[in-house]
Amino acid sequence: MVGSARPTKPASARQVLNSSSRRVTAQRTLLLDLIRHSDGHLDAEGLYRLAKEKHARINLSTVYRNLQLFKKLGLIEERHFTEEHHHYEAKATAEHQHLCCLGCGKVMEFDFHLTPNLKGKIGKEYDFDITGVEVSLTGLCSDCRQDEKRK
Amino acid sequence: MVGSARPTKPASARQVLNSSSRRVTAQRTLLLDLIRHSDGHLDAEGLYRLAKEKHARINLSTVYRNLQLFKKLGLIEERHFTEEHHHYEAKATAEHQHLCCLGCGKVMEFDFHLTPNLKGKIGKEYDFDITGVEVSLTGLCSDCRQDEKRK
DNA sequence: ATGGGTGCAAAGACTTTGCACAGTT
DNA sequence: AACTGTGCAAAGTCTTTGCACCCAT
Repeated sequence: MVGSARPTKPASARQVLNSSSRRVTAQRTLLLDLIRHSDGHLDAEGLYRLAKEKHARINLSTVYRNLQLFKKLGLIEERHFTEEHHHYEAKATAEHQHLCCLGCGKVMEFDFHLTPNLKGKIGKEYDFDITGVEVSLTGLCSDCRQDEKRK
Repeated sequence: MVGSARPTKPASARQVLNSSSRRVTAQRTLLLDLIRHSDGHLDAEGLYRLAKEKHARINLSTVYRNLQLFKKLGLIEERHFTEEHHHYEAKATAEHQHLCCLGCGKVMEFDFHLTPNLKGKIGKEYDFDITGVEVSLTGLCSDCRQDEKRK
């Protein structure tokens, strides 16, 4: 697992669901599709709103239930910013690194090659099978720094 | 309420509170003290329970209100693991790096010198004043891997 | 004494759960 | 036909807020 460079094309939702003897419902394929085509910063409510456009009768609890299921099946990942609620994104090919402004709450992704051996080294040292890497930097963006001064 | 004599060195807390013209109350010094002497993985409820041992009439909302205040004043940091609620720890001199097992939920700290220039580089590139660095690795510890196999 | 802080209770936001029916296998 | 998944509503958990009294300044 540590050695595999990058996962091949993500398994189809149908495959994963089938292989765990889950039923393939319209709601599940829709939700997975939305998550995969999103920018990765979607929360439960946002996903629900999008889903309703395509499937008016879908229920929020269905969204939550399936988010949990997808997470358990490894189809998506849950992200925790400095905010209130969780965000979800399709399991990605690379780890994600976020930069979050404490002033205005905007979240950006940045890229920094810090983990060539982080995973391997730490995994080995602590005997962990590391599946997720989350790097969050928090601070103030330039706009918000201006605002601070103005006060 | 809580003694007027405080042998510890909350001087800086007192200073920070004073310098932002906040009042130094028994609740605040107690809470800050508890956070500082905790292992850093304390949540609001846990802090409340501890606080009640020393100050029976303290209220949960006071805990939440002050947690927010301390965060705003930069006295503590909020951490987000893969769990439900937030954890708090006294602002440290170095950034923290957590390793969290998705199986049993245990959280360990590890040390890896990855950020000598991460802060500087990213901060410069995005014009951010970076105040917090959070690195979370998630995965399965060896115990939980055993359990997985057994299923 | 004055105005911010606290306790209390109630509301709010986000998430989970019980149940009967619908839809997949 | 069997049984999982869904919609709905109600409950649960974590957190915030309004208000009257208290207390640090």
